[in-house]
Amino acid sequence: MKKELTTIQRDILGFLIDQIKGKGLPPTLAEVANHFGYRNRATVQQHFSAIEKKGFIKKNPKLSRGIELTLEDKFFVPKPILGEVAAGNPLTIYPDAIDTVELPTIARMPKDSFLLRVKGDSLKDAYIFSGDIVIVNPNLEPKNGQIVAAVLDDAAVVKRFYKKKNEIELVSENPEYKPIVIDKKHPSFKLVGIVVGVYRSMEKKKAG
Amino acid sequence: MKKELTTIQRDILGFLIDQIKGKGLPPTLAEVANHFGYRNRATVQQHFSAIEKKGFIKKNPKLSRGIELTLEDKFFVPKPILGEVAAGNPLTIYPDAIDTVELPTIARMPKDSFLLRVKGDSLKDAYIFSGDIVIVNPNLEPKNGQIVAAVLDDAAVVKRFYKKKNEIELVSENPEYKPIVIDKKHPSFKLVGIVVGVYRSMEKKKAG
DNA sequence: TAAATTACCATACAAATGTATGGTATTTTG
DNA sequence: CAAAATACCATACATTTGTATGGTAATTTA
Repeated sequence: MKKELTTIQRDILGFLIDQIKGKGLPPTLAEVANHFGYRNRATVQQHFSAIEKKGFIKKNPKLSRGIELTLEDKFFVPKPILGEVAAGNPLTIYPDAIDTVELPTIARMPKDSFLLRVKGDSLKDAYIFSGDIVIVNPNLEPKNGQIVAAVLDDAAVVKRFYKKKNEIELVSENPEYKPIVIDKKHPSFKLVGIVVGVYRSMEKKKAG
Repeated sequence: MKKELTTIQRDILGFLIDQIKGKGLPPTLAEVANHFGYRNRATVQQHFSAIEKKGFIKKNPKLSRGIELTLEDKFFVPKPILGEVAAGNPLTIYPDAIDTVELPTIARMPKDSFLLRVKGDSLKDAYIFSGDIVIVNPNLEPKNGQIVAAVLDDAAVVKRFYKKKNEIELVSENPEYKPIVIDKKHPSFKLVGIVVGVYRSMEKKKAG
């Protein structure tokens, strides 16, 4: 039922999507006109009308920036979960996101920070369970006893942090897993950040 | 050095977040004013200025709907905690907020939902522990087996919900606590809402 | 070939929007 | 206590914004 867009209409729709995804705000007619070098807004207005007629967008009359996408993936900028972590058996961090949480567009996090989904029960004595999302803040210095996320040999772990003389000890809550001791000069060890919070949605979505 | 928001400022920030989450669009001054019953936009304008001064938002001058959340940096939104709940020994709900928690923006807080701090271990088999914050959505109909918050004789409980013929059963996860059975006509029973999420801050703050 | 669509232009206008300024009353803070 | 902050009000104003209308030219479609 959807008619095809012309080249220009597709370009404009593309700009629309970029703006919504990037800025989180749909552009005004003037902003679009300015971007494409149009001398007036009416041109954009007519393009939007044409695009709407073809079913790709919806105009909310009289509403500033009231252009909605009729496409599927619009309003949520899905936030990538970078990997899954466990304390006992470190899991590989995947180069790309393995999943996403439904993160509203506003919840843009610092570029370095990220979310990890916990797998396994090795943190259960810290009341963190399989399926929980841990929030990692990379901008904090860890103190002894805090739960940190770290990358060790291309794998991620979440454990309690203890700084000693010449080594760092990462301890699981669960006594079944033995502490990991890292020499401070260990090349492939990198402290990622501190786990500042745990979030768990009760919405039905299998915990992995 | 973080300055705290006033109650009204927090409400306005909350509305802002709700709008962005829900509509995908920040509101205009007029829309905020209308929502809160203000007769003019200047009031909202001044509130936004105050909130900006405290670092929670950024105003993009002259830009319509140009209010950005600075929560990338803050990461957390202060939310009032309305009371404390336990499954075993119900605690009183306080008329006003007893505390606030800095809730991560990933934690989806539906409109009108509120927070309760859990006390006691009666929910530990549902992986909810003393000190955890539960997010309660009052706008959903409970289904059997879901964890709900309810008020019974001026006290609040958080338990699993089971609807039966002429009665409602509220069951603790912890078998030490016996189920509460309420006749449907029980006058002082009121279902408050469904627990849609759990959040726990790892920041040093005693868990109760 | 005639008609429709596309792709711009220009101008006009009411309403919406952000902003500025000044005022009053209450509450909080030093 | 005095000063500052808070929480509104009202009015005014320049822009911005969406919309409407009419026009020109090229291209596509029937």
